[in-house]
Amino acid sequence: MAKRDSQGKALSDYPRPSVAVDTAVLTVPAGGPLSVVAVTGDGDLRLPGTFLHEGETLADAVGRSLVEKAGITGIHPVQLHVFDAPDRDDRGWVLSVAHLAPVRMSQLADRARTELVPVAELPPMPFDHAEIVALAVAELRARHAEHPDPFGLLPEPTFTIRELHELHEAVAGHALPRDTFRRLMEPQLVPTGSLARGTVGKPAREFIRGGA
Amino acid sequence: MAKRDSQGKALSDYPRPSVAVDTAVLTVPAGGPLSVVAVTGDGDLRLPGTFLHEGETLADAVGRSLVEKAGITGIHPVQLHVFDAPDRDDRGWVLSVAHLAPVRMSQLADRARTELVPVAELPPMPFDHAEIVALAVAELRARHAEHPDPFGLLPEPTFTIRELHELHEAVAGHALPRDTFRRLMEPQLVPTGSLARGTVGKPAREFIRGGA
DNA sequence: GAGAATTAGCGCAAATCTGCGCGAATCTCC
DNA sequence: GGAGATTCGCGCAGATTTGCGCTAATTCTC
Repeated sequence: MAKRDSQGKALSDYPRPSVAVDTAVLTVPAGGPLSVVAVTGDGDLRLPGTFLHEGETLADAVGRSLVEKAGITGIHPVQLHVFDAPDRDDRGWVLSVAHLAPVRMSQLADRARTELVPVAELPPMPFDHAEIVALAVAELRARHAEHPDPFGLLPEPTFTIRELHELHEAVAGHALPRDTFRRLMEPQLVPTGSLARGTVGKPAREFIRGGA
Repeated sequence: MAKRDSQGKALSDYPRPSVAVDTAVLTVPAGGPLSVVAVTGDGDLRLPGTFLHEGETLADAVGRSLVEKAGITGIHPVQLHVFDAPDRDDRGWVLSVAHLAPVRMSQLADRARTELVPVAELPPMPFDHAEIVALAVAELRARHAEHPDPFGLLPEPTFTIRELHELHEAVAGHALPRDTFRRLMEPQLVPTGSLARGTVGKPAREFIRGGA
């Protein structure tokens, strides 16, 4: 039995918006550019989304929408912004909570249902989806600015500085000075004691994340 | 007439949460510490808040709640985060969109209804209000890190580097090296051509915000 | 096996940033 | 008017960061 206010009304007696989630799923293909996962909607490419169900957190709804619409599992969404223009959706009063969900390529199990679009080459998208992508890219870049692989996007738990550097360059969308990068990141890494094998050139040390 | 889906249902036929706004109103009293505006609730100090009304944006709701509960006008809220735990409010299913609203002291017209609490001395607060304050403080500090007076908190449109420095130190909650600060901020300021008068010591140049 | 190509690690010099302290410019008091 | 206190602006030297290029260590090719 829901509590009632001074006028005998429960919360559900008042007008309330529907709450949707829309997610910019960002990934870095091996050797490729930072890309966003798009799904096909009404003849266009758009971000996966859904409505929040009773008893769910927003992250639960994001997870459900990604499993259902894109076959993506194991995500850890980050809230970006609430889009709240009262007239943004012609079906009625809808708020959309925009999210970022960074994923490894290996988490994209069902590639037939999704399209990988480089964020630098975004096609027209409905609603405020282009803006959501921009917010997501900015957030991903901000988090990569100071810390090594903050979302665990590298394919393996151990990696070389070069591999880390390449990931961060793909995220940034431009070259990063290698020495400055190494000096910033290395103190935040733990050497495994092993060297990379089978690569051309001097074998590089391997690391995992962690450290001072 | 609201649009209907494949099952003949309108959006309002589905369960929907109530959406609330809670606001950390932050200000810097002259010569004082960074402080948050609290209002009296059920025998405690809490942040001002309200429910989103139909046809409103979240910022509209923030503005309404601050006028009604704290007599504060002219605010420009910044969204921080959506608190979405399904059981966070015993009245029913409520999402709360937390906001930051920086204000000048002069905007606090009705001081009888509000309490100014230094953010470093926060009392126990209900719900997630302490966390909202922490998020707001972090956001305010992040925005002050690189740009001069980003929210226009200084009492006057023209100011000296010293005045700006003092504001930024109050926001940061600790001393900031004066030369590094001046070298970072000054290129972002436009000199008015005037010097401060009536102060002890060499008269300082006055500036407004703007510039490369 | 030898040589070429490629890459990693890092010391060093150049570039940039930071803090200090000095002279300049005011206000206050005697 | 002068002395003392205070503050501002900034040049300079010390501290820190950055980029270069060298040697070391591998793979690839003939």
